[in-house]
Order: sequence, then structure tokens, then C-alpha cells
Amino acid sequence: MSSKKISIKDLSNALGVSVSTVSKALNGYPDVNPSTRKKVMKLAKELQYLPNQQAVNFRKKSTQIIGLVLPQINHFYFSKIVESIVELASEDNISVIVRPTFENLEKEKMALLELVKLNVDGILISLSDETRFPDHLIEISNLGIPIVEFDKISKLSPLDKVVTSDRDAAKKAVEHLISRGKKTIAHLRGSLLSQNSIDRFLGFKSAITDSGLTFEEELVIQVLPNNINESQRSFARLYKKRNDIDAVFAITDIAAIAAIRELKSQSIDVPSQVSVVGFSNWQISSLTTPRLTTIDQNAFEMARASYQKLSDNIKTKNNNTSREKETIFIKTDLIIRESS
Amino acid sequence: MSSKKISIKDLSNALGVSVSTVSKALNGYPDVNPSTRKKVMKLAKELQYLPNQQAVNFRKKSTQIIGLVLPQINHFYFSKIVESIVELASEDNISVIVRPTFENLEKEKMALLELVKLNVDGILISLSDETRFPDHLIEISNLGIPIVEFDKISKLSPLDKVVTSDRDAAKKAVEHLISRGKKTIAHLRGSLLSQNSIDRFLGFKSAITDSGLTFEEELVIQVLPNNINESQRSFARLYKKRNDIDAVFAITDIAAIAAIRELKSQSIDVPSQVSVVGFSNWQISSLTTPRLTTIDQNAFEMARASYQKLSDNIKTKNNNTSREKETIFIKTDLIIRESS
DNA sequence: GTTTTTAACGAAAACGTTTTAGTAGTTTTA
DNA sequence: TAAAACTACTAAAACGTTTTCGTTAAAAAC
Repeated sequence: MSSKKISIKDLSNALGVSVSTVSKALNGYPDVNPSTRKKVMKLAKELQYLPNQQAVNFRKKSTQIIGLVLPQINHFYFSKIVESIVELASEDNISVIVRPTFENLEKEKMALLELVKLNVDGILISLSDETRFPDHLIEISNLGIPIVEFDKISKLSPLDKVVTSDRDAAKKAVEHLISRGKKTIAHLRGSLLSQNSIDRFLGFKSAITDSGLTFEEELVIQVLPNNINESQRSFARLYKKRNDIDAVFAITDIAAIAAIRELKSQSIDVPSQVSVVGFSNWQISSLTTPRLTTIDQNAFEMARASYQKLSDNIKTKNNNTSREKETIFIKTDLIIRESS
Repeated sequence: MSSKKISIKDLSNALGVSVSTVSKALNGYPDVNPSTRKKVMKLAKELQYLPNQQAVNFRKKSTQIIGLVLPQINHFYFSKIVESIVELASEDNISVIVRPTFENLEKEKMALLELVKLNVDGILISLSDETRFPDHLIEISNLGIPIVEFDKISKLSPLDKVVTSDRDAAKKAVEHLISRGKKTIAHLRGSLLSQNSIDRFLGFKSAITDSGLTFEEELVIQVLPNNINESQRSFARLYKKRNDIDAVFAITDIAAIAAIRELKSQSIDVPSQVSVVGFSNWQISSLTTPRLTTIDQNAFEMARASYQKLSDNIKTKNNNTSREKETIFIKTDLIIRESS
């Protein structure tokens, strides 16, 4: 039954050598006789010795664990991020503890506190919508714990960051609509505080002005980016006022689908009468009718760059030469489908 | 800068009391003078003392960490499971380490090994498609580590399990189609080895036979449940042979959408000519046209029951009275929408 | 044949905490 | 007033490792 896990001490006793020698034999130290090493290895295999990683890490003052804090997990983009980071980390024998914040600042702070107490080697964080000031992140950084912000970041913190090149992406999307001859383009934006929302809006705006169209405040409305019904209602109100709209650039695929739904319900053809472009390239976007033109955010690359940056920071932690903090931009792809 | 984390020893030195007293004061032991306790608490707050959880856990021979092994994370159902379990665990101050297997047996074994080395308090696992024999799970259980299988389980292991009542759910779905007057019902099934696939098939079959229709082997085909193009092609082949089909019960929402796509492309109306029912109630299923009738698997309840069971097992771990192993069934809901 | 080098091992400290067992000093009991 | 009980504290072991610093004995160098 519960065959009590065996330790180095057990090996040491059974073989009549000291624990230090066993440890050294197991870990490839040079000052151990090949024949002794062989004996140790053999017995370790026989008894199925498994090092107690907890003890190892404790002794080594490392945990081989990183924390991953983000708004949600049950979310196409974020779940891909989680999956990718976990997989990349496991290649380095690092475990990941994930903590969703559900866009709640208090939960975010709690999650960080728990991770600090656990002595994680580093933290990756994507901020909640509620987070205005990044003081809690700075505190953690001051504690000497490597931390990298990704995707939803704060402009106010002096930390390493990895972000989607939202501005460029949005501009690219809107330019695509313009190249299709569209002239009255609406934008469904998100929160006025969210950096992603701000940047996508700015990209939208500069595409409009750069191409000689006139920017109309009225054509930009705020929606709840992940609430299809609310988005549909908001767009319906806008379209009632301005049925000269001939294209929509939405902050998310969900908002885009909401717009399409409303247009369909009014028998407006997509894309011939109104074109629609989304953002994120969720799985859904390729399954709707018409299939949605959208921006692919390259979740894997975001995960890879973020993990890489954190990993570097952990490795160079004790280099007193405090590097410059850096912001890395992840390229996006415009996926042209049937809705535009 | 890196203001070295302070320990109990630091408090002890500063206050001129022993480390034991500090520890006791902090942990509410009775044999400490109220005034001493107050002093300790005060200084702890001032210096922002944070217990080193790693050391605590090591000493207490617990990790307050559980492992969660499953086929994927970037997946609507599983990501909801992950999110729910992580959230439930955090209420108990338990951290979760997630490990995706990508349906690969080797990765599954690796993940389990890592978790055992880490000394996790318990493990929740949903098996990979490749896993035929659950020997590696039994080994872990024999090591005295509580383990619970959920969702994708093996019938061959003597362990606690939590599963969707697939058979009942499938039966319910098909009976619904029959009640709509459908008589020639096709079934898109998954792998012949997957228990879920088997149970859904059995539910399908018993709905057919119990209602006096004749079961036709030919109407059951195997598809790759998460591959829309392959599913569509397979269904197309079937429908070419048997265009008298008037309903489809698909093993997943994706497969159902594949069927709908094929039917649409042949200008067959859904649901009047052919009804379609999916399985899982993914987010997509409410966004397609027509909206998909499907089975809601109740991911949260699956997560809750699994976590609860594991939690119980961890708590009663040292009760030598070895309980009966149990299999818990999670109820599903039939969500009737426009496709049937 | 003496000194120096090397090879192989072990003792013990350390990581930060909890917890047992013990010890003064004070208070209560008889 | 002596014995018993209680209060508040501390020393030290323990958790399973790694790693530093010795130490001994054998081999090499002179």
C-alpha cells in the first residue's frame, strides 16, 4: 500500500555510505568513485527513488514555479496563452500556477500576494480592467521578483512588457476596409480605460485621417466587447441614427458578430452593403456565416515572447547591472474572409 | 531595492525573543503573553513580514498544491474546467499546477511524474485519447497520493471518478429528435476507444431501439470530433449514400456545425429537412445560424464535484479505513435552439 | 623515504518554519 | 509553608536536500 516514499537517507542506510555521497553520486559530482556511483544509481532505480523536489527547491532557494495572473481562463485567446506558457515552461522543468482575476482588482492583488508568499521565481501578468494604477506590481518588482506584463498592461509602470501591436493592427484592418471602397466606417470600441481599446481606437482614427476621410466622433461607440447582446443593441442604436454606415471595425470578434447579427436581422447584406471586421481571430470567427474577417493576435507568439522575457529576467536576476526595461510588440495578421 | 525578504529570525532578533515565540505569536498559540503577541504582530506588519510558504509547506509535509492534468487548455470546455477548479481551490488557499497532455500518453506520464516529484497534495486527471491502460494512475494511487479521474476516464482503474452522464445525455438528445418526428437519424461518433464516444453512441442506440425505430449500423460514422473540415467531408460521404437522413446527432458542436455547413452547401434546410443536435454547448453553438440545439455538459459542476472529491480524499487520506471508490455522474441539460 | 598531490568520502551547516519537550518563575491550592 | 498548577517562554529537533570544508589514505613526485 502506501509504501512511504524513500529518501536519500534510506539509500544511504542501505548502502552504508553517507547521505552526502549519495547526493553527490546522484547529481554527478566528480568526487565519487565510479563503482560507488553505480551502486547508488542501481539501488535508486530499484527502490524507485524520486527526489523530493520540494526539499530540493527549498534548499536551493528556488521554486521552479512561475505565476501566471490573467483576467480569465475560459476565453479563446487567454486559454491559448495559458496552454502555450505552460508548455514552454514545462520544457524548462518549470511549473506554472495560474490565477484568474475575473477583471477584479482585489482578486488580482490577492493572487499576487499568494504567489509572493509561495516564493515563485517570477510572475507573468495581464491586468484586470479595474486596474488603474500598477503600484502593486511595482512593489513586487521592488521585492526582487522578476515580473513581466503582457497583453493588458499599464503605461504607468516601469516594467518589461509584451503587447499586441494594437495600433498597427487596427490601422491595417481599417485600411483594408478603405481599400474595399468603404467610406463611412463605424468603430465599436471598448472601455475608455483599457489600453488595448485605446490603441485600437487610435489605429482606427489614424487610418481614417491618413487616408483623407473625415473622422466623425459620432461613428465611434462604446460596447461591452464580450457581451454579444449588449453589443448588438448598442450597434442597433447607432445604425438607426446612421444607416449610411458602410463598414464596421469592431474591437472583438464577438462585437463584430453582434453587428452582423443586427445587420442580418435588418436584411442588410454583409459584406456588399456593410462590411465587418473583427479582432482576435477566435475559433468562432471561422465558423460563422459569413466567415469573419479579423485580426489574428498570434497568441502563441505573445506567450513565447512573454515567457522568454521572464525567463531571461530570472536568469539575470543577480546581475546588478539593472537593464533597461523594454516593451516588445507582437505582430498581428489580417485574416481576410467573407465579411469584408 | 531588493530589500531582502525578512524572516521570523529577523523579528526574533529585533524583539529579543526566541523564534519559537515569534512563530507561536503569529500562529495564535495560547502560550504566549498577549503583550508579547501584540509586539510581534506590530513589528511583523511594520516590516511587512510574509511567511515563506515554501518553508511552511516543507515543514508541514504538504504543498497546498494540486495537479490538474488534461488533454488541452485551449478548449472551451476544458478551459472552463481549469478556471473553475483554480477558483475553487484558491478559496481553500490551494494552488493548481496545470499540465496539458495534447492527447499524448508520454506527456501524460511525464506530467504525472513531475507532479509526484513536486509532492503535490493530490491530482485531478482527464485522460488522453492515447491512454488505454491506467497503470500509471494506479501506481500513483499506490504511492498514497489522492487522485481523481474526471471527464475522460478509464473503466479499468479502481479509482474515484466524475463523469458526464453521456449515455443519458445522448439518449435525451436523440429522443428529442424522435419527438420531432425524425426517423432516419445519423450519428457522428468519435474514437472507438474513447469512453465518452462509446457512451454517447450507446445512448444514441438505446434511444433508437427503445422507441421502436430500427438501428442501422450504416448511419453511424466516425469523425474527428474537433476537426470541422474532416467532419464535413465524412458527413458529406454519408449523406451522399443516404440522403434520406432527416436528423443528425453529432458527438460535438464542431461536428454538428460541420454537418450544418455541408447541408447548407447543398441547400438542405436545417431544421425542416434535416435537424441537427450537437454536444457540449460551446460558446459557438449560440452564435451560429441557425443556433445549435445541443447538450450542456455543465463544466462548472464537473469541476466542483471533482475538486470536492479530491479535497475529501486529501482530508481523509490518513483514515486507514479505505473507503469504497465511487463514480459520480454529472447531469446535463438539453438546450433546444433553432437547429432542431 | 619524505613530501606533495590526488581521490573518495563524511560531518555538518544551511534553507525557514513548526512543534515537542522542558524550564524557570509565579500563582494557586491544601 | 510546601506542594501543585499554571504562565510564558526557549532550546532544539525535524522536514530532505545540497554544498562547503575537512579528513584520511593512497598515489605521485622529488
